Amino acid sequence: MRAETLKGHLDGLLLASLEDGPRHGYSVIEELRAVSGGQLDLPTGTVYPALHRLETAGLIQGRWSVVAGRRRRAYQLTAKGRRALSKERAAWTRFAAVVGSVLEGRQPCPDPT
Amino acid sequence: MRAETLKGHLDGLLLASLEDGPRHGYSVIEELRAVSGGQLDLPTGTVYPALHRLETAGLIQGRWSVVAGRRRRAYQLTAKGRRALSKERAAWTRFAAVVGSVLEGRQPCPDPT
DNA sequence: GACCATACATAGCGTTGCTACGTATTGACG
DNA sequence: CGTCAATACGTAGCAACGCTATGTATGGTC
Repeated sequence: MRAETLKGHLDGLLLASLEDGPRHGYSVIEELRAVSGGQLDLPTGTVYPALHRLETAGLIQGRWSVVAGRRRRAYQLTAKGRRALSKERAAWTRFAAVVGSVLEGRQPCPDPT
Repeated sequence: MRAETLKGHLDGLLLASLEDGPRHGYSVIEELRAVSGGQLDLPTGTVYPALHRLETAGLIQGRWSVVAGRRRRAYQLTAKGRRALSKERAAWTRFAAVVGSVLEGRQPCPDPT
């Protein structure tokens, strides 16, 4: 997966990975790698600053803990974060349809709405 | 369409709009607006520099002409540009599948490969 | 003791697209 | 004839974003 491809869509991925419950940064990376079949292997230098950004923006909330002698910061979606995720999803659907229609000459997946 | 959403995918769109024959910048903008149903309305400050970039990279080649008293620069895909477009398409398919699977919990469009 | 996996963090950089502006011609409208 | 919209090109400067490289520290394994 080329680097810059992700631009503008990272936040959505991070929020989505937190949807089913709190996770810490390292775990988010592993989760995304797993669900993408290894195609998405985000560097820590991408994820940690992004999580800080999302927290500052009030979309997630972090809490320190210590597990097996290692400190962790587990993040949880806020109500605002959930709304943002839902917007990201909608934006992605539109975006994918538009780019798909240009690149592939068709609607990638007909939008049921 | 939010601004930054496009990052990293603009080149593919521009190359695709030149696939069916030469076009000048203004015409590329109109074409993309048309095929996207008005959702994609690229500012000239985005398109012209991008076309220059693509030309410098050898993916397209421009030629000046004058039509109805107005100067135009019509761009045409080079062989290298065609190869790049095909790579962009493949990259898009992979990318859309990955993001789709994370955001929507499924493969948006199963990849036939 | 060395090394890898786990877990966090930041500085600095390059790319990218946008905003805002500027130039020039043609044609329509009053 | 003056004004304005559409056509058509261009650039400077900016802000956002994600990556690379690097650093710290612990626990488990060999």
